Amino acid sequence: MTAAPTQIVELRTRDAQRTRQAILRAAMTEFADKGLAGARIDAIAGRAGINKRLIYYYFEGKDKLFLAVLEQTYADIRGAEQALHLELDDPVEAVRRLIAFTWNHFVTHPEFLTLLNSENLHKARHLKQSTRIREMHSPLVQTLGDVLERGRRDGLFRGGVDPVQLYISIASLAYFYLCNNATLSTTFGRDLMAARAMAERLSHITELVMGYVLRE
Amino acid sequence: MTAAPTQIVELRTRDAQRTRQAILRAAMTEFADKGLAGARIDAIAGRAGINKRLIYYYFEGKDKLFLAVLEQTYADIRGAEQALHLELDDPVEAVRRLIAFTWNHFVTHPEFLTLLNSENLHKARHLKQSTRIREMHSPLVQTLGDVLERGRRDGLFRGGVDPVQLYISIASLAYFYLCNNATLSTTFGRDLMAARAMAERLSHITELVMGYVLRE
Amino acid sequence: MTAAPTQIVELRTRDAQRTRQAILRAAMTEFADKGLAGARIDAIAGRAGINKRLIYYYFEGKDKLFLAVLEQTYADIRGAEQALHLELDDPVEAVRRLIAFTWNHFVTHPEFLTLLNSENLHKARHLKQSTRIREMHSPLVQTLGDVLERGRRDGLFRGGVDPVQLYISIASLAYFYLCNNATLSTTFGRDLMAARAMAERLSHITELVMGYVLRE
Amino acid sequence: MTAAPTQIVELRTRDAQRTRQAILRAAMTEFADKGLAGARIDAIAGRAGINKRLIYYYFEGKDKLFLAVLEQTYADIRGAEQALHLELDDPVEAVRRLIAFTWNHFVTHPEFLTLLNSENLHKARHLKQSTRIREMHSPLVQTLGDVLERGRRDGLFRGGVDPVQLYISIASLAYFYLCNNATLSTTFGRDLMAARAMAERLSHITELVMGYVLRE
DNA sequence: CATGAATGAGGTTTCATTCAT
DNA sequence: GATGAATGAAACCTCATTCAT
Repeated sequence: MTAAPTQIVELRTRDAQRTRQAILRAAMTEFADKGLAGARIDAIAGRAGINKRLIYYYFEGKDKLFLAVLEQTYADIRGAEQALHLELDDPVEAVRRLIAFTWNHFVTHPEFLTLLNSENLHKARHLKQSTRIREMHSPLVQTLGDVLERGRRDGLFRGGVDPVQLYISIASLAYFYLCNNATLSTTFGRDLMAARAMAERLSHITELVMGYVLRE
Repeated sequence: MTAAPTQIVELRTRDAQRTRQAILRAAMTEFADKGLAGARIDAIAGRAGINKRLIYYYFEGKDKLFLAVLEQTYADIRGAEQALHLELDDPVEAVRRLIAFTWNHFVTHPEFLTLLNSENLHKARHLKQSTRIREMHSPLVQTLGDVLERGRRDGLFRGGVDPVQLYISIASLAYFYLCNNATLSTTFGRDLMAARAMAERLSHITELVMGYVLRE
Repeated sequence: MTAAPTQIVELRTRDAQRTRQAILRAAMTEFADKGLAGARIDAIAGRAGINKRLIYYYFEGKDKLFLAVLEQTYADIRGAEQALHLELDDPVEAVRRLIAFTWNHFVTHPEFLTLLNSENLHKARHLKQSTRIREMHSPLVQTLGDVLERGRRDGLFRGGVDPVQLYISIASLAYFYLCNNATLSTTFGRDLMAARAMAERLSHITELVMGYVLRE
Repeated sequence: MTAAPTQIVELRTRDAQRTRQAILRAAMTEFADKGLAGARIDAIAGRAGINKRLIYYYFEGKDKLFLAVLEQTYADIRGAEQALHLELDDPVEAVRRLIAFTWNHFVTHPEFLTLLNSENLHKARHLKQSTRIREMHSPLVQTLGDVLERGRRDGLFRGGVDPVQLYISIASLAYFYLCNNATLSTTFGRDLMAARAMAERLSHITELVMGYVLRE
């Protein structure tokens, strides 16, 4: 008899979590699709299959919801990066894997790209209010720094490479191509999303970065 | 005596042109600042110092205006690129100058970056309706292709470099850093817009690209 | 105790229905008064005593609202016609009652006339999208056809009278007089809405139509 | 030498008349097509192939222009009616010709119908300001009255027929069918504008009216 | 006689958000 | 935990009309 209320609470909690997740997922799609200003609360509610009012119940409003989406998205990529355990690889392999991972993650998570654009359009207004974001990034810089240092000590890598600078370059080369694909394909009159073009891009990026990192 | 009517025509024309330009400039700023969905027609009229109705008189509506801004912006960068006359330089110098130009243009025309983002958010919907855009880009590809070929013939450059791929990479490395500066600065906890950081970025990009292009 | 939730549901429903009805009534007046293009959403909201936004909540926009009004108006007249139960009358009486009913309905529902005009100005654009309209009209044609046939079999009516043709004539004779009353009164310099003129018109119409329908 | 200025003035005057007529024709079409509220000054200028400002030069504004169109349209039909010279026909033929003429005029001048609707929607507001309108109608009433009286004296027509009442009925039977054709065709599911249907309608109207007018 | 440029008022519609249950 | 009804502010756009030449 005493189990019942507990179970109800659990169910409620579970439902609550499910609803929260549904909203979050729907919001991610909508924000990625339309940008912050273009996204519609109604559309998010529709996509999530819930009543609009619930969005205000779980998140406080559009901006807070946007931040929640951003944090989630960042957590996903940083988490996946840590799961690579680059610190266990030999340096050359580690950098190659980071490049491939970044490219693949961007390819499979296109929403990340446009969410970043939106947030930058707003000058990181939301992100600046986040306490969790900064600490998510130090492991990445730390790990990549260690890899570069190990490579240098092994006589494989050039010295003086800033891990942040390098990471930004790796991201850049994937990001711009994927995110601006529509205008690039239009202006250059090529289908840059074709499987072949994609494969070429990844090897181009890899050559470019490895050519820089590797000594001579 | 015969000059009078001519002048009248000129004045008229000049006023109309001036108004058009004022609108275009104001729109560029507003669109770059807020994105397409976030931009406000009222704000554009305010910035341009004209009556809102005139925007509809000269351009047909928000979307057409956005396209006009995009075309103008593309025309600016492609025009400036042609003015570099890379075809007259020796190949190494030509690539270096293209890198520096691209970086500087992006630095001094930050609106270009966000306008591109907006257009990509809309899957190049506007650009696809433009007839002028495609032909703006062939000279760039042509010239860069020639430079790479000359470099290869001189035994300086590696062969098989696709000019489109390379141009995209040059743009990528500048674009991502500048355009996503707000989130990058926040997540990595560094001021990436500081003069010193900027200079370092440019030399990093140059090294990366030249290291790839140059043989050995 | 179980009644409570039911009542809540009823109240909710009733409120929504009441609001819908209020909008519909207000829209009918406004559209009839000003035509589709001349009608103002603000005015409708004002007349209905509700927030303008609700019009878009319940109906999707001006055109959909106009269609809803049209359907309602048609439903009213066709419903009232069926309530006459002409099929129970003897044929002569049935036609007389249809004439009188039509005249009276038009007199007491002047909005019907102008709504029809508006819809015809738009070439029945709205009505064509309605699924309910067509089926509303078959009973009328059916019933009138039966009346005419019964009259013919009884040797009272002439044969070969098309019920649609006849109904159109009955409506015509009432419609034009009432609906174009303003210009007719002005051009002919008579007050056609005076009680006496109205009575004369009805008997004129009746004579005209009965003279045609009755044999000899 | 003295002829020149005169000629110029004449040309100007002729051009002015031509421009006026062009505006009037364009306005007639536009008003008939869209109604008063739906008509656009821009569209009228476009149709007339003239600068919008000229409309204000020749007519004072939208309402005055509408009145001018109305007067022109009425003048056309009343003029054509007088050209029939019904007073010269034998009474039966005269009524038949009036019916046919009315039907044909409405068929060939559908703009007249919708213009009347518009004016009635506005409760003859414009027409009431016209001085010419009333006097245009007396000849019609006079002539029809004479025809009916002659027919009565000849023992052909029933007595006590009000010419205004009869004229209204003739107009009604044609007007409603033609003007509300779109909704009637839709609701009754028939193409009432088909050649055959049109011919049937005219004979139906003729039978109806003649059956009423002729004695026994 | 004719015109391109300009305007202010007001129109329809949209949207994030809150109320009341 | 969930919902349908309601709202005010503001968005885009339209329109008849006037200005300046």
